Amino acid sequence: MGVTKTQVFTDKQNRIADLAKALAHPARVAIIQHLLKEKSCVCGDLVEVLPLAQATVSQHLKELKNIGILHGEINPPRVCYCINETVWQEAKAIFGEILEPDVAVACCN
Amino acid sequence: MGVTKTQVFTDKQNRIADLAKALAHPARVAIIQHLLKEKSCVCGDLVEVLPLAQATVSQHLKELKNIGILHGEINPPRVCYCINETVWQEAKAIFGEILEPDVAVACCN
DNA sequence: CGATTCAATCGTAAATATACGATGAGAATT
DNA sequence: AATTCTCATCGTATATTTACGATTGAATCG
Repeated sequence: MGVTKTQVFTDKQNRIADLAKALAHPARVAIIQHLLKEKSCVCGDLVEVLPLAQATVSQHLKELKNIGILHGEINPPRVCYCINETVWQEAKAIFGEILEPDVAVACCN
Repeated sequence: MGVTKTQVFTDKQNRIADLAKALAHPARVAIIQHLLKEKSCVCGDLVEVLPLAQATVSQHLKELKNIGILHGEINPPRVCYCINETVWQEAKAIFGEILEPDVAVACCN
């Protein structure tokens, strides 16, 4: 995208944005859903499950790793991906916190 | 970004991705937080609160409107923005659903 | 009516994202 | 040692994002 002036926002706002980015693409949503379902950490399977090229899947996995939601263990000749429980809890907490407030108050009155 | 082959994913996966995009930029996070705090629907204030140009803020507001999270009411000479309660509940439900499962199972064993 | 105010939109530059084919690295198998 | 398998990375084309200044549109105020 453009530049995103991260410096001018709080660490928390930036972290929320990063965690949201993990879910901000349907392919990454699909990856996460798959990993949640198959508790065992599949990986090459993802390429078969997703209608995307292997390079593209690998790229999405890399992003999710960078955000911290996933980590991969080399288990030759395969690589095992799984959800990072710590970061998963963080996401749960952070999204819960921001989504919690009710907006029942009518506005523009 | 690139193209995003939305056709090959489910409607739900695409909707999750769209709702996540609302939170996938710190400026939009800040906008939403501000609207949650000031239950009254401020608007021009956002430009003062955010360290961004008016055109940029307007652009983020447009995106949030497109996703459905916000709607604006013209109230000359100002425009009142507020969170769309229906979509807010949808976001709550959809994120709650995907984040709910525990990942306590160790992986790559 | 003219000036002012608020917000949307236009036009644009630069950075980033998405996707894919091709290639490379590492390990096991033949 | 050569082949095969799995996955990461490179290179690249294209689209989208982000950001801003400038302009426009609508409406109030003097």
